[in-house]
Amino acid sequence: MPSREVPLSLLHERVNGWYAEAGRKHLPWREPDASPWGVFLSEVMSQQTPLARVEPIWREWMDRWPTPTDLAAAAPGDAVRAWGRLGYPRRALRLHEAATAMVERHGGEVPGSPADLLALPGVGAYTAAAVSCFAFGIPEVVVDTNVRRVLARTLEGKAFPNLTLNRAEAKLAAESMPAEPATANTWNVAVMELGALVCVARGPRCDECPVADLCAWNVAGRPAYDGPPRRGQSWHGTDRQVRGELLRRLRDAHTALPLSRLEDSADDRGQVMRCLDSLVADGLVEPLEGELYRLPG
DNA sequence: AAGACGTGGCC
DNA sequence: TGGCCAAGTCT
Repeated sequence: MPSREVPLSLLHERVNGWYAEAGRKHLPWREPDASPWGVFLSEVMSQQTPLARVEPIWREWMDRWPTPTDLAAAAPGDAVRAWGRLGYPRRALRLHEAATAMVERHGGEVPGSPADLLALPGVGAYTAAAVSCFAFGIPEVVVDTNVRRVLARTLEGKAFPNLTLNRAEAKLAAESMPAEPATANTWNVAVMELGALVCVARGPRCDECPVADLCAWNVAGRPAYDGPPRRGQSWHGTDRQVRGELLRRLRDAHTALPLSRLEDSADDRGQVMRCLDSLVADGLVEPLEGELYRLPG
């Protein structure tokens, strides 16, 4: 059990101390006056998305829909259009659905309990824990890709974590948490930040790392990853690419588009129709009479 | 539980 | 240049 070799209290102290000094302080959802809704929005927008791209869209959404009630009152298509090029646009739809659920079930407020959060569309284990912790000060175990990588390196001496988060890894993350709630809350954001700025996937800056001397991976000479091949994400020619192109056209059009303006979104017309159908099935596109298509009204 | 799901920057 | 990766979720 490598974790036993690393003094956790020292790890906590170093990482939290580093965060206080080097953590990004300008992020708007980290301001003391940030609302739970602002935190919630930031967490969903940040799923699989670099923060630099999130911030401008987050500001637009907060100006336009400052509360769940405001978003719930909008058309879903407005949310999809305002999502712009953030990627994974189903998140915009789910945000709209989540806002509606908050109005119906939680008096228009973001719920604070992990169970209530988990029941919302688009909210999984990570987001539920993150919102509980960052917006409500509940010291849940927050495990994202950054946390997984930092723990794999510091505690397990591995370059990267497993392909999927298993029970042993979840247990390790839970056991690595500080016992004191306030320290645990800082730890959650601090480890993520360390993974995002220093302990990055490629080209980690171990010379800047506050726990380089404690890190099992660094101490072992940073051995190369030797696990099963990590699956890549294909893109060129995939349905994802075609769906993205279709949605881009519909976003930019600001009006319903005839099929003739969509069917050349890819060389293979069959693929275009398949993708259009899937977008309709997902609720991201609404078909109208006469082969017209638009974002959902 | 493996694979789908957007988009763009980086080395 | 192109594969890798990014504060995951859903099926």
